[in-house]
Amino acid sequence: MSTEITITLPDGSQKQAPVGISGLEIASMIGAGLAKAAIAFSVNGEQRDLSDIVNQDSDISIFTVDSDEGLEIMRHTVAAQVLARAIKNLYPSAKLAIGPTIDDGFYYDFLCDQTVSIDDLPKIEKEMEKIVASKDLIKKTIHSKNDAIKGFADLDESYKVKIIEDSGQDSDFQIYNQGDSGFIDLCRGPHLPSLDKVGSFKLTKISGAYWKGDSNNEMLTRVYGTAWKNDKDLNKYLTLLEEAEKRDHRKLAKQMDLFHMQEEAPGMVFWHPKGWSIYIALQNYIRKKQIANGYDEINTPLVVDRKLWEASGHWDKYRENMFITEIDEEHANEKRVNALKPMNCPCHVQVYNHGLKSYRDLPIRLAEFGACHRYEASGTMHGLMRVRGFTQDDGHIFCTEDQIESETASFIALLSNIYTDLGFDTFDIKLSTRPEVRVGSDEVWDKAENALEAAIKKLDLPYSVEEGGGAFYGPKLDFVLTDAIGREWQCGTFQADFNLPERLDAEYVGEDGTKHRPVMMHRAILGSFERFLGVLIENYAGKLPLWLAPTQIVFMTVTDEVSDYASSLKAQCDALNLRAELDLRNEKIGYKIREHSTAKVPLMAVIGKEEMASNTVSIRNLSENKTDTYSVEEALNLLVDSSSLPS
RNA sequence: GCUCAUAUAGCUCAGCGGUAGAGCACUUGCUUGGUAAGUAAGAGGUCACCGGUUCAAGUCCGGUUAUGAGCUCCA
Repeated sequence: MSTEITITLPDGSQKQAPVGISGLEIASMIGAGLAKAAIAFSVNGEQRDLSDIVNQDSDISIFTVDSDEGLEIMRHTVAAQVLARAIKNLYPSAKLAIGPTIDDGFYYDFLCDQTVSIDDLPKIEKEMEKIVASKDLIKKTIHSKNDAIKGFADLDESYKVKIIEDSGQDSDFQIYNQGDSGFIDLCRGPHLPSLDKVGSFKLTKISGAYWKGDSNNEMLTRVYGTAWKNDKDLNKYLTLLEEAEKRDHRKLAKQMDLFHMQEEAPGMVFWHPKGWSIYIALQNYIRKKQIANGYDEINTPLVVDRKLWEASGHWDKYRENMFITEIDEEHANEKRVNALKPMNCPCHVQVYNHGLKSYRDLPIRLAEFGACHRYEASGTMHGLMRVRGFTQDDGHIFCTEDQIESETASFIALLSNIYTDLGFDTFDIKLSTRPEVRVGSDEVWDKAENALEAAIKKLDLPYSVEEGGGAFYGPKLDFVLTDAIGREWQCGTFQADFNLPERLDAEYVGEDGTKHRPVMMHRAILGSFERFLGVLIENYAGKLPLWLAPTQIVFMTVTDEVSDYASSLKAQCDALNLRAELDLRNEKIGYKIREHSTAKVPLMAVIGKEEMASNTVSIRNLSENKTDTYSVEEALNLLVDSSSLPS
């Protein structure tokens, strides 16, 4: 038997090492600096503690906190070792459940007989810092199932016992301890070799969560935190959170007087004049784009008899999300049951079905700003981002299987153009392919999936594939854009549907003179106007580009001697369809500037005696905080040019 | 939907058993002031809704509704 093994490093280089070498020893072989920075390693892709040994030829990577894997391991240690130990120190009767990492941080769930509130977080944090300062070494021991169960049963850690019992594993249970603190915890690992490798962390929130995420189980206390390799990264993250809070569209909407919601219509928007003006500007823009790209705009009923929903399959599959109305018709024997449409597609098929269609008519592209209502669970609603009443920039393309690819390509081109105009330079594409349960033949699925993929490839765009992520009725593309502070929003979608044309009996007459089924493509670019406006407001932090801004320019007077001059300027703007406001109030100019800046008016014209005397306008730009003086004619031309819809 | 928290003036919030408060906004004076808050006075509230405890309830208790955070990431 050989006493040497070959280890292969990520760069492909190979080293000989004795059998039984530990991760730490491998790191030392590579370099002393790496040995110092190393926090864990992986053997053939499986993460291990540095103290673990290697007995066979293997692919090895050493992790430091600079890698994504390393950072995640560190977060896991902060959760499962530091936070858990702090909780046991402060609440000895607490029973530990689980403590995984999440995006940007971690949490720990535990059962506690006393209420832990957000006010207790600083106390827990302090205890965690004390624990980290001990610089205890983290060690692990391996146990058999019976030993592990007995150990945790003795400590009354019933969740750990359950985890072991449910693990389907008989041996090799890892129990970690820290120095001589007496703290032990069951953990899949790996962990940092010692607490002095812990970076910067902060507890962020607290909430309830069910054991195993099942609402039939008892509610545990969950403490959330975030951890980074140093204070700089931590602060960067905390600043991002603050920035997101400042941009919260619900807050900005109040400042800018855009809309409100109230108890009588939860999840529905009362648009105020300023907010509706943004909505209309966006809608006019989309309308213009769609018409220029071969769509015919239609409009279909909001309230439709249940018969259509039964035929479309929504009554069966989607009823609990539908607003249903009962009408007592005076002379009718039966009550008539209607539903508010949750989607526009069945209605669009009705329009398609009206009159005989020939293959020569295809593709038919029907678009509707379709107002939909869905009964979303109360806990999921969130400002404009998740509502019960919303309007989709919906569209359905009826085409042949052979036309899917070209329709996909032209849709993506349109979407890309619109996202660019709206200030989003990049977007990701996700292709979702056939799920287990589906309608349609494999042949049709092959064709559609290939067509979608070929279109993306032809446009040379990056995309990812979600195997099995498609709807039962067809494969789809989802479009995810990234906003100004790096958050992702899924907005656009393009979905093939082999089901609805069948159910609602859509047909066209082919070249051969017989009837065929068209394929139906569901598509949206914004998704919903409500949500997209929320995204836009947050992306621009309320400072919308001129063509979308509810008030484009405000004329503010320095003294009431120039009121008439300012009024005439405003009137000239009105005549040019610009959205101008007049502020003649008896207030100082600084006050007016402050107020309109808060309301995010992009252009503020200061009108005083100087301007009146020279027939000029001094315009202060909100985003650049600078002032330029123009002749009236120049100013008006400039305004008209820069405030028109992107073409 | 579930858990926890919150609900007081247009807005942001204080008050937590004994006749409802502040700042900003609003109205009216004074001030005509040149690039992010001039000044004084005034007006403004069934303290979300329903019920209970109490001599007495924004205040304590129960329920309802709405809002907020979380509810996928498994030792």
